[in-house]
Amino acid sequence: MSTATLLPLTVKDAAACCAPLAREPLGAEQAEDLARSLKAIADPARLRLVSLIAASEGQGACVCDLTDLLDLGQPTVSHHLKVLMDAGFLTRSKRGTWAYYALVPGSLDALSRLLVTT
Amino acid sequence: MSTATLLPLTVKDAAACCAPLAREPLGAEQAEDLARSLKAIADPARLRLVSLIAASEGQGACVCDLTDLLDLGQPTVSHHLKVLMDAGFLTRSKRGTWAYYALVPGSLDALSRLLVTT
DNA sequence: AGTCGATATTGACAGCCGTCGATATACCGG
DNA sequence: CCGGTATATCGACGGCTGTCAATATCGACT
Repeated sequence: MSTATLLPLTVKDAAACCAPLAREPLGAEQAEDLARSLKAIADPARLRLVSLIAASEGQGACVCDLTDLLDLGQPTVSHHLKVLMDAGFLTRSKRGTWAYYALVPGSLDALSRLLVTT
Repeated sequence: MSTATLLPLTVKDAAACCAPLAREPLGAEQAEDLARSLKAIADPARLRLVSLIAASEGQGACVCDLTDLLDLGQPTVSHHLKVLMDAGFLTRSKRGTWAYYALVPGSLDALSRLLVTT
């Protein structure tokens, strides 16, 4: 049953575990893994962050930009970015004082494939 | 900006509102709508319910079956089913004493399309 | 060294959410 | 009409979560 790891549990793990949601009933553990991934993006602020970062591909987006685009304090934005990283949707690369976040390629698509019914 | 309704706010509404997440940054309201839909399925019990119901297409699934498949009390299952209905993923049809739930066709796919980056 | 600017971490707090037990509602068979 | 069965609703409780203010960390520049 998938990786059974204690630590990372990224989107890829959850996506690798099972067939498209509607294909066959998923077990308890698979459901928890998938739910964890979905919970990570099921938040307005985090959806906007992912969206903004995806749209600014090439350079990645630095936290300073994101902070004033959303209407949230800097610690809160930092927190959301961490959640998205831990879930395997984003990567961070520090360049000087700034931190640039980028989408993990295929992470969203992996999730998307699990939901499709066709 | 989509429908701007107060009441139903189904998956279709959220899906109709905007381009695929990664296409262009989404606004605050769109993010809230989409997050509401995602939150509805971002739960282990509800994922299993959707999965079970999807797999039992043809007749739909009655609550009694679902209740002992999941390891949850009947009121809890009923609650989750209501959440999924309000979000527009399921429909209920009472036949006699029993209630049969079925997937709203295309509801999962609508969500899936919003996540895809290709 | 010392300051400043950018980001991360911590601690606290309010509000939401999943779960349950108890109860209500509705339907069927005698 | 009455008991039984299936489902929904209600109220309560514990735990999780999003947010912020305060603080820590780290890098750059002088």
